[in-house]
Amino acid sequence: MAAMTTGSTSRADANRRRILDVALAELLRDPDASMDQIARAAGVVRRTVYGHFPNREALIGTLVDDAVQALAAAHAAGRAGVEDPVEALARCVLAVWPIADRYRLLVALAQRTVTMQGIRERLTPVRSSSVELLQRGLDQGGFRSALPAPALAYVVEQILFGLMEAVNDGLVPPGEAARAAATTVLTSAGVPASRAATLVGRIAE
Amino acid sequence: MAAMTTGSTSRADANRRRILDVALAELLRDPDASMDQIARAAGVVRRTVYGHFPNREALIGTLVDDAVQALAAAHAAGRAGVEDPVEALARCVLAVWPIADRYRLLVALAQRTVTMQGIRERLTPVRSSSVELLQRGLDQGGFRSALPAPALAYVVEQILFGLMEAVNDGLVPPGEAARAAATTVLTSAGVPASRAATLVGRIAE
DNA sequence: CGTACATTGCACACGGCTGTGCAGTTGCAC
DNA sequence: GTGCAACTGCACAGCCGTGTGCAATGTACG
Repeated sequence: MAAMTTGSTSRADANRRRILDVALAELLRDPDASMDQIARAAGVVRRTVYGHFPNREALIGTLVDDAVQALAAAHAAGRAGVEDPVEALARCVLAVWPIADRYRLLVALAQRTVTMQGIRERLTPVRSSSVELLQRGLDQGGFRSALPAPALAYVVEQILFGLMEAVNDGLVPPGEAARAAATTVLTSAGVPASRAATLVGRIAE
Repeated sequence: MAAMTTGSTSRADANRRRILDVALAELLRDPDASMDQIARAAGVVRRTVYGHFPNREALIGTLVDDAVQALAAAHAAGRAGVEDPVEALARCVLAVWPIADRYRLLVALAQRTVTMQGIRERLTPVRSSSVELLQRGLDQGGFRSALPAPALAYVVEQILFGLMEAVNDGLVPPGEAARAAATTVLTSAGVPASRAATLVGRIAE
């Protein structure tokens, strides 16, 4: 064991990657999954995991950093160069959807692990960006809601979680999920259902 | 200790009630709260809790049964004698909102505790009632959505969670929360925002 | 006051998870 | 094939949570 730090051996890299992938899936199922569960699911012994990550927190930390980065990138890409808040929100949802599992992991972990309250603050840039988008839409009349923009942002977030669960349970075909999510989010923000459907249909080529 | 089962002593009853109330709040904060956390929060020693409930599962089971009963009652009361699906959904949300914390507890526990998968099945009557309501609304045109009724039910559920969190974080005044929740739910089900607002305003006295 | 019961404050055994150490084995690479 | 790094298997200590037993203390009620 000892020195696994050289970082050019193919086997070690592949294992590390696989451990991270499996850990994401496993922690998604159960945010309190033990190191042993993760290790076995990755086809590896617990001791090996400790060869790649000094402790549980480090493993989760890596996962969190990757997720935050991927999420922020997708969200920013969705907004890029779009001035209309309605279309921007639709594009954001479509862009974020493919990596939504990572978002879900972040929130699940942020609720459980006390040490990880840093997640929320690392996530605030993305969230305040959403709030700003919603606020602009409310101001210029594209959106309509009984809620202030920050509360509406919570609702939008939860809608995505609800749809992830629906897809998980086979209630929505995975292929349609992204478009349905975008349409539903727009609708809940007060965009007329027909307009939301045509707009999303147009964007998603 | 031994016989605390006679059940007519005022002190014992008061303690039992307090333990249940505190346990609800504590498990809401952390679904994995230990017996010691619950006991101390109730101003009691751990050993005393085991005098009222044989084990952790029994305590949670009592909480679950009460919550299911309260929730089903509120939901049924909201639908009672209302034939229009849109108005019925609005009334359901308004009726369920005051006891929403119990609903939240159920779902939080159902996700964590493996032994408690019975929660989901004990909850299905309420859920299928919601689905039926949404389906009728979609059929007769009161609702409009990109989603099938079962998936829309998930979304409605999650919207309520999102708003509970928003209230918790001070983003929505508690007094307005119920009306805002009902309005938002109707909106996300495709009811035009203006119609949703006036309908909810009319129902809430 | 005295009785009956609730509550407390220890004690313990048991099990699970974490993080670490060390000897042995496997597999990739040169 | 030889060697080095990664992987394995086991053993260990420590911590935390559960559930139980028992003696002592508190408290209501006749």
